[in-house]
Amino acid sequence: MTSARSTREKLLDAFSELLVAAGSRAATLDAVAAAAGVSKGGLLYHFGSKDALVDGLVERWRRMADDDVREMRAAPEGAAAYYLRTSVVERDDPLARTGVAVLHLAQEGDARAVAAFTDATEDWRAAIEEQVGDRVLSRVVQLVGDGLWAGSSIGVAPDDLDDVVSGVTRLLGEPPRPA
Amino acid sequence: MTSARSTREKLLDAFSELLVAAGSRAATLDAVAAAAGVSKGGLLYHFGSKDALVDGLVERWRRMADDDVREMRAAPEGAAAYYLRTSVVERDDPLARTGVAVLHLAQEGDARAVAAFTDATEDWRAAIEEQVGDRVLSRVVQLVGDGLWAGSSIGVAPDDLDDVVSGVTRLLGEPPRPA
DNA sequence: GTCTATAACTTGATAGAC
DNA sequence: GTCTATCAAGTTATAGAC
Repeated sequence: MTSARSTREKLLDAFSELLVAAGSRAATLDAVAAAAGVSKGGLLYHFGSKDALVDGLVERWRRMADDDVREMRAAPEGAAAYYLRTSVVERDDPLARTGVAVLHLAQEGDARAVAAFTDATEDWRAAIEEQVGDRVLSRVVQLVGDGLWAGSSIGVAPDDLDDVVSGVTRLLGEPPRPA
Repeated sequence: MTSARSTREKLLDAFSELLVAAGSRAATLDAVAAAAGVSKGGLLYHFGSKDALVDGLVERWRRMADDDVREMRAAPEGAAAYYLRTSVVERDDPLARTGVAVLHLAQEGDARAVAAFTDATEDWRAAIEEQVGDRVLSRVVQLVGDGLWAGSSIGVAPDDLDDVVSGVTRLLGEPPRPA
């Protein structure tokens, strides 16, 4: 631990920030090292290759996502509202930021990133289903969140998040009766 | 027109396919030219720089999106269901594929791509609102579509699209009464 | 309109000093 | 643990032949 661990974390932070802000073409070893305040040699001591850096980020995101599922289940507002609210990426939200970074890797075809997404998506959905009691409804809620989150990934912040959350909550609260 | 126009289109097709399949790091001039079956020199005759290639793709997507808004308004199943169904990217769907390609550019911070998205998103939403009659509901429907589409961008095809579409349609059909 | 050759620069990675 | 060379490969772009 101590400073070794700290530098590793700083490097992963810099990597994810660069991925989110400017895409993977901009997230070079040079740029990551500079943003973390170390030299390229320093970076390569902690992560022996760019692939190892990707591994480190995906693994960190898996841990964060697991923690988030637990927080979601305990959220007073309910798992659905919690998911929707945390789908809008705030500047200083490490989970959502890291998630967008991993999304970039998944979109490039990185199999580890795609697998991490598939796993986390199912865990989140199951937590929502526990609240709303229906599989398809849990999917719809999650997809609304994913839509918000996709917008965040290009820097478009919704100006009507509260309306959307209460709109969805209202739809859930008064389920349609069978015909 | 004739072969000049055809080569331009082939180059834009190759560019968007590479962006979608492997990300912008893989969409090099070399790779685009090879995929289109011309040399790099041939590419650079039609598009004088990589920036011009991006311009060409974004402009083409704007035209495709405009056409799609018209089709959406005329769709027998309704604008909402049309939007949801076409949000799942099929292999041979040029609009959705080009959209994911432009998404990649927007995520990298390309201002033209972000602006094209902002404009198209508002046009699509307005068309949905014309059907469902409520602004927030139109947003919710659109966000579900965007969520589906974000999944497609990492190659995750939903196995329950019909359930989701009919689930959303049912929610719309029986709007909650004011308390 | 399309090609090859080449120039100028960037990127990922290694070696070895401190 | 961190740094400064250094290198081979890849990237964008230009020049000029056909």
